[in-house]
Amino acid sequence: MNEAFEKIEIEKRDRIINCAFKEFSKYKFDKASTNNIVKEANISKGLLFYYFNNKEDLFEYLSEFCVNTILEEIKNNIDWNITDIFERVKQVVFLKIRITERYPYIFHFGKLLFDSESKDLIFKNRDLMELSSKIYSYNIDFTKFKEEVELKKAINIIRWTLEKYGEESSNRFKGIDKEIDYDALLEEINSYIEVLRIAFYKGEYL
Amino acid sequence: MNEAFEKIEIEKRDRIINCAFKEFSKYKFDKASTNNIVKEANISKGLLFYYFNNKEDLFEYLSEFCVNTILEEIKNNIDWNITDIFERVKQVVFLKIRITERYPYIFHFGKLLFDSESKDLIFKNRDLMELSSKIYSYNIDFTKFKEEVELKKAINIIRWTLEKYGEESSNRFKGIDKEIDYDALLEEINSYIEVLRIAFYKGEYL
DNA sequence: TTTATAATTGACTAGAATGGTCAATTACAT
DNA sequence: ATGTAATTGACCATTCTAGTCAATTATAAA
Repeated sequence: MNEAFEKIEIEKRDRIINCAFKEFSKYKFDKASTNNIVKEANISKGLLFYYFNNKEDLFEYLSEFCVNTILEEIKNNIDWNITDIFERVKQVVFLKIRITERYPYIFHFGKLLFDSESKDLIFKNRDLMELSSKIYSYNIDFTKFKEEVELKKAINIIRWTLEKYGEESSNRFKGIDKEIDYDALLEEINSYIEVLRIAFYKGEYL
Repeated sequence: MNEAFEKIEIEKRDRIINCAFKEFSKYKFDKASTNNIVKEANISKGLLFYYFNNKEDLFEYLSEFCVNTILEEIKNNIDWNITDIFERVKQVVFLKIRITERYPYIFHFGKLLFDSESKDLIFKNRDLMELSSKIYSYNIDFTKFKEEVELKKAINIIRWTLEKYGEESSNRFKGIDKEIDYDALLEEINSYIEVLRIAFYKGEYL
């Protein structure tokens, strides 16, 4: 089915994937238009259905591609020896940005998968959910946290802050085709992380 | 145009508004279906277009209704004398929940307006943006904050935490028709606020 | 009861968009 | 020169679209 798709030039492949990611995350499965995808990706209608049997297969492919790409990029590049949660989180942010540079809509699509009510999609996300919880727990030194704060809640706040920062930046750059200055973004994220460090760590760890 | 709509029974009016809010926030303007709206709202196709000239007018009406409803509920019920930011925020959360009980999709629709690229919609939101910034600044006693934390960032983190908590709960209840226990929700939000208070306030204000 | 007005219906358009097909063409190796 | 794989886009049946309108029902007034 997608043997043909797997061996085309990487640039073209990514272009198609990105257009499909965009269309699906904008309009969900039903209202997403294959016509739109091929137009945006600059390929013919026939070619898309030469690569994928039908719309559903395309979506299926994207789902796996999305999950696997994120999973592998993070699993292969994260340093699990680091025990400081903020350093851990910085790494993840860095890796996410790297993924986003190549696949700008991958996390939007991931959110779509995640928010979906369909049972089998949720199942697909189990690996991703496991990774997500591992990021915020595996080998982390929680003794650095103030004892008065509820750990779980503090961690949620950390996670939410990063997610919301990501969403708001992504919105800020929507429509504007000026190249995004990821270094500046990363720097600002770091300063947010510093605020969170002061907020949640005991004095001796600042 | 909407004189007819304004004077129908309130229950029916709210039903139509809510179905339209839902459809538009799910599929955006173009892909939202008036057929779907009338089916969900249990009214005839003709009636919807008797109330509103066309789809665009309906959307227009909803935009204003959305902004005005939120604006008024908050403006009329907030106590601007309270100077503690967390007490301020608690009030807002309470009011938002009250609005949500009546119009479950109003904030989803609001987000749609907010994220829109269309210039005139952004303009409509100016009042809402002004209110939003007033909530987190007017008459607030910022001296309670630790001096080491950057105020603006701390405030964003507070805002984001509440927004994300709202979104995640809203997702959690999606599909489930069991009645939502808003009191339990409010209590949990309070506990998050306590975490934030510890995080950002000087010791003497805890 | 009659009459006038307003509210409501749903079958009905004309046109657009949909996912998907396929014979024909091009590109590319051998 | 030949065979295979990649690519096109016109085409199709079907579904869906926003919007209309003559007919019906409900409401209120006289």
